[in-house]
Amino acid sequence: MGENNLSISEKTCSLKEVLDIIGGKWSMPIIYILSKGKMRFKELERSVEGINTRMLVKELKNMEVNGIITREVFATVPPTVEYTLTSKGEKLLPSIASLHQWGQEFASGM
Amino acid sequence: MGENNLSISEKTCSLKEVLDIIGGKWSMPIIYILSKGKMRFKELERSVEGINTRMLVKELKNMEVNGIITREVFATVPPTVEYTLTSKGEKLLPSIASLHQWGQEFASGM
DNA sequence: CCGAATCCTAAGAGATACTG
DNA sequence: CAGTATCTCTTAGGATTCGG
Repeated sequence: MGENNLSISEKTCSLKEVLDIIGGKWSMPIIYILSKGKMRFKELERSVEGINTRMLVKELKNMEVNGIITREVFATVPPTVEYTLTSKGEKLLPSIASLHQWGQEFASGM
Repeated sequence: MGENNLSISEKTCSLKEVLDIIGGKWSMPIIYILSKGKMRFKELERSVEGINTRMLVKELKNMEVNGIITREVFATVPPTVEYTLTSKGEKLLPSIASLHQWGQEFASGM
């Protein structure tokens, strides 16, 4: 308890519930970066600026549970784990890109 | 100190910075509701399900500082204060609606 | 390399009473 | 009505260590 990630699997999913899933500090940045394609854990850790191991693990797990990403393990030495956006996850990209875009306009005075 | 809201006014605005502004628990829900038009404080408090006075005040202040909403005071008795989305705020609506939409698909099995 | 396990605290969030 | 002012309390998030 205390550190559990919640998965919402049924019923309607309001905006608030969507935000419960991907409204955290790191979900959207991660999704955004994963839009460029499959990535390994360490790559992600380097790409998502400012994140630390714990947070990355947590968010990835959360997103996997919620069907936003896929986790593939390869029995190599050293181990390889790749994360990919599911089609459900990809469907979030327009929203996120749009938010990012808004940030750009925002910056340029407006 | 400790309860200050930050305003990002210049330079580029990354996704992460956008989320610093509207990534909180209540911002997007409030914006979403304000999309229906001008609203008074009490109306908002009733409309944004689950929010309380303190949070609403905080978020509204934040959004005003960041140019997302406008606050208009009328010297009536009892006092009237109306909140409206600015055009900058309105530009967030597609993203938010899109997230909401995603939640709907998400709910229906996908 | 991947990630689990700890430990810790700053901030977010909630409830409620009160004032102009 | 539209907020302040307090007082708690939870938890998201951060730093770091350790193990397969």
